[in-house]
Amino acid sequence: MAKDKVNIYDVAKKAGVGIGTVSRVLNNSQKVKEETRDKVLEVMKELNYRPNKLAQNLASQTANAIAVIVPTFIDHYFVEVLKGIQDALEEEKIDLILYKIDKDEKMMDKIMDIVQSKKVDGIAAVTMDISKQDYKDLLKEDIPVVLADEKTSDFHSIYLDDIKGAEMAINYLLNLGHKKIAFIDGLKESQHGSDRLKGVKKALESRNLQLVSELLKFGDFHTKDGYQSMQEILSLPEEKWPTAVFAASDNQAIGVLQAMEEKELKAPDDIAVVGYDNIELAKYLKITTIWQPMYQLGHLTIEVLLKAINGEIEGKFSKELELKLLKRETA
Amino acid sequence: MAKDKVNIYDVAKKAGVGIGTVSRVLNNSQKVKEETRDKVLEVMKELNYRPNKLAQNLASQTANAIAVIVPTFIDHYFVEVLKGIQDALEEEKIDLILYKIDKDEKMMDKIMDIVQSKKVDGIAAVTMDISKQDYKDLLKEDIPVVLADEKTSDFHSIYLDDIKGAEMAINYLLNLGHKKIAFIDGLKESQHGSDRLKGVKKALESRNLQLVSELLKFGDFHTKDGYQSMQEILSLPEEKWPTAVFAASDNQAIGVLQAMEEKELKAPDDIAVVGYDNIELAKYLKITTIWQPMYQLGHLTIEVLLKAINGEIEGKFSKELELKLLKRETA
DNA sequence: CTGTTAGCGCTTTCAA
DNA sequence: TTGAAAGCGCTAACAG
Repeated sequence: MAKDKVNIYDVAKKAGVGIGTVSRVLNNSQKVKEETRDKVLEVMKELNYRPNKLAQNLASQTANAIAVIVPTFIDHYFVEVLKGIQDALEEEKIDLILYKIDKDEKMMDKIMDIVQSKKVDGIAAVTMDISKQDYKDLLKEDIPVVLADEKTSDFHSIYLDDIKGAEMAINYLLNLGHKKIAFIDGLKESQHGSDRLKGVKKALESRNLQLVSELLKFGDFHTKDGYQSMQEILSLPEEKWPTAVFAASDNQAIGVLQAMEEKELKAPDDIAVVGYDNIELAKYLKITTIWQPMYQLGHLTIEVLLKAINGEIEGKFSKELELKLLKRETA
Repeated sequence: MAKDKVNIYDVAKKAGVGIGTVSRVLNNSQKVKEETRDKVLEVMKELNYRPNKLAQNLASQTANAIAVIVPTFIDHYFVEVLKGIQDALEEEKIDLILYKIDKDEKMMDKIMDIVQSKKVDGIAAVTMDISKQDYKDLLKEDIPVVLADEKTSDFHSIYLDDIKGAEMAINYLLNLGHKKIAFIDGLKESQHGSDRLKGVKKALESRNLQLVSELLKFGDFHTKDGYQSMQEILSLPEEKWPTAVFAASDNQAIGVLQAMEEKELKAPDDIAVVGYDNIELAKYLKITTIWQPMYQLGHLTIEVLLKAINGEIEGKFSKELELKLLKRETA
């Protein structure tokens, strides 16, 4: 009985106008006589009419939505970014479609699917390492793409400099007088891991110091990796122990601290510790760390994307966000 | 030059078939002679054709997407839920549109917008307290709706029982021999807050005990709220101090612990402390707490939603997820 | 098995 | 200002 699907024709008929007019009041486009508009609006209310966005989008060739693409996990790292994204989208009546895409061979294909599906007007890819893939197909499309946490000149890009971050940490320790510094890196293969290693070496070399191979470990950014690495280091003869440890993530730094605690070693007195990320726990444990502006990263990414969609950006936008060393109590 | 937008007609023409056939191979619907199908597939590859989903959706009257609606903040509480949602969506080729909607007067209207926009086939609302609103319009629509972390019989619903959770905590303390127990609740107005208070009273009364008004505090679930509340409690004459404190969130429990530390009070020896949520930090600080299965909540919500969309559910699905008391070192 | 045709519900010229 | 008509790109009968 209840004709569930009231459409623009129903409104037009009941209001005694053409669908073109209804469409016009819907979009506030062109002039519509106030009297007519009021009548239409009234009927829309009566019928409880709301436009079918799918149809609007198809007809207008815009999706009123953006895609945010993230790799495998929505972890705590990503929460701040997402908050920034959300806030930047606030007020805009633009939908956020969240895609989780693994970084494998099929990655670019899946992204192309999204692009050509026409369901979104723009794409924000967070730490997807797109610049390491074959992205020429994506370049051919004229859809705006912003890469967050990834530096490249082929797309708009907002990024952090891991090399600098690592240098900051090491220089800080160096200035404190430390000379034997251990570095517990993340995954060797990850961009973050390799860049942070570069930064460490660079900082050390600028003082004519070398990174001792026994004091360089790799892990997966997790607590247990830091714990294991530190255990290995502490199993070295004591004279080889470092006076400071820089961990590529706070989680690893926590593992380091645990390994130290088991040997009744205290930071910073016995061995100083610096982490990376500034996670909640780091604040609580008063770990000196490198803070990354994740919220800003998300926010700016969307700001740029929206501007790009509106054609308000010339060329490729590129911006490095500043890191900060948070001096606390472990170093 | 490059005719960017290759559509189904281009494919049909080049393959020498009708668009109906192309559509059939696209959807694997009906039989298509293998030879024809191969030809079409080949042409699609050549032309790098990918279907316009907007058009597909409009024509097929399905969106291939679901909406996940959450209130103001994507906070750490929500991360686990989102992970569960994501994992449940894995394999399905269904898009996830994330809507953040404030719980104000406009809430239901915004939700109706989403429903009638036809952009999604179903809705998962997480802790939105929809059952406290005027939701009859939503009920009229025949779109599947699943409420997560909210109990109701008008929609599918997956929920947690805060009353039970609070009872568990209090009973645990009672069994440990505590009789003077303080309760630091969350917001008085929140469903969680009021239910947990009910649970506390219920558990106490079952042993003929009363909740002393001086030992009942309200806060906003944050660390500083717990801290302040505990300070107030500790400013009472010492004979009025509780021997145990139950905080409605781990964050508040941490605040409690801080306030105690300042007075050189230890948990559990001086005063026992139980939290709620099982956040990361609680694990690290070894806080005894009530664990809520947030990941499962997200996962099951989507499972149910997908089934409902496929018409595989009779009546209203309703399930309570079990809480667990995690016994650690503060109580 | 497959081509043709009629929508899906809107936006957008084009005239009037 | 406004109505009519032509799409947007695809799905889904309906014949054949």
